[in-house]
Amino acid sequence: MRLSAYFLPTMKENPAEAQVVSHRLMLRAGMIRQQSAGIYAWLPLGFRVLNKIADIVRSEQERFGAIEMLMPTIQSADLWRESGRYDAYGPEMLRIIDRHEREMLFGPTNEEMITDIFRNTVKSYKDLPKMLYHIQWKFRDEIRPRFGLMRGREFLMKDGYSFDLDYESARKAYNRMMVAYLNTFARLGLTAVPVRADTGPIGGNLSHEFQILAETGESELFADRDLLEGGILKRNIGPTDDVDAYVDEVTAFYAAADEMHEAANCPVPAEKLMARRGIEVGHIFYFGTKYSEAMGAQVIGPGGEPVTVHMGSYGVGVSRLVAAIIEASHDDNGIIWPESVAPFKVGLISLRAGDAEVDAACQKAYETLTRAGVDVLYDDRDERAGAKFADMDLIGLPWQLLIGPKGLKAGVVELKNRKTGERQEVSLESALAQLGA
RNA sequence: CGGGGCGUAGCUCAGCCUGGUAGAGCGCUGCUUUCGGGAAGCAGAGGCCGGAGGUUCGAAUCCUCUCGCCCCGACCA
Repeated sequence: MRLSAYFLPTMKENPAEAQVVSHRLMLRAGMIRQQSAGIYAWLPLGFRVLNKIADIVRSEQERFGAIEMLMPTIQSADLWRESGRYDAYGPEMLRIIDRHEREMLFGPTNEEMITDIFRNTVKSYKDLPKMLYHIQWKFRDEIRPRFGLMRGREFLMKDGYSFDLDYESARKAYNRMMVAYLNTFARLGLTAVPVRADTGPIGGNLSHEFQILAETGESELFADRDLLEGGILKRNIGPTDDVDAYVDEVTAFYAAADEMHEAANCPVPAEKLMARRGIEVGHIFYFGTKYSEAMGAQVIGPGGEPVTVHMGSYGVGVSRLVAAIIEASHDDNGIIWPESVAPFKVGLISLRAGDAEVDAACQKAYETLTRAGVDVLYDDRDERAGAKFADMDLIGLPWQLLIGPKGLKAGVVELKNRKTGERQEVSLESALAQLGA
């Protein structure tokens, strides 16, 4: 992409309304624009990152047997009356009356709808287990939206739902999702800690939150130091590995959200216990028959008897992850994207747009990289070098390829790593080879 | 919802206390000189001072109401 033809409205100064670093940087880097409290438009650069994260989430879901679908954002109140949550959910649910005076709502989650689809469709135990998910916009009318995308009202979420014949099978589904989540966060360059959590309005008695450690996190967590520092969370377990044994190993360590933590009963001695702040980026639940019972989701079992299915639900805050990654990875100059989610891999900077030799070298680099399938943002604007450096650091692409007249005279270009700041002066060919072209 | 703060140019803000026809820096447009870490000069464009009412000869400025945004708290897959 040529920057001169792109849509990247960067800002030099911090917008007054943005207090937290991820919010500031996303606005300044031209990724988002706020439309209302807690409601954001995604500009092209931000949208690319959002999609990259969604793709990684998707691929780990598929790898562990979840099947993608898409449910609507607007739901009928009647469904929610069946589960009893229409009244229980409270003002956080955005309620809508349509022209026929029907009560509708903008879905904050989809347990009821997926249960309705399941009960109308699946009749036999032979069709179990099933794990269905979608990536879709949710709306929760938070009392106080804040911190930009960290607590928005409209947000993109991956929510998945498992259906099993009994507890043992449901527990395996829960474990698979725990592993899929740990893999997902690792691929995003994050360390997420699974902590025992309260189940809240979802219900059930087994639940883990996945917390990214960050000073600016909204929640507090307590965990055994060995869990965080032992490397166990980054093992990249596959679907054919012994998932259950691994989950047992991970969950044997003490790790609890603050509402689940009781200092007096904590089994970990104080010197091994870490109290940290975290950003909740995922939450998984096993809630048994809470919804299937209320909504009559049954299949015929092997003995010909009706069996109420066991369910779980599994959420990842996809849009929140964009902010969480920035909170975890930035410096004074801007964002530092992990390569897996960077909107472009390479920022190609022409240090002297209009200079024939520089233009030709840049054009060659741009074409070679593009043809090799490397995402490159070519800053071909007629701007001064300093302005280009500042913008490129701000938007945080992993690699910067600088081509200017001085270097070309000496036969070199400069390749800079955004994260380490390391620069090498090499031939254009060598730089392109390093970038995968 | 309780407490606090803020709405003036695209962005950051001054002006408000003490009413008198709207300002700066950056950004934007054109030209010139420049050009390797946010250049300089000249010339421009751009604002119903969040909205409504009121007081006044006169309101960005004072008063009332209202809307929006941010922060703390309560809340929170």
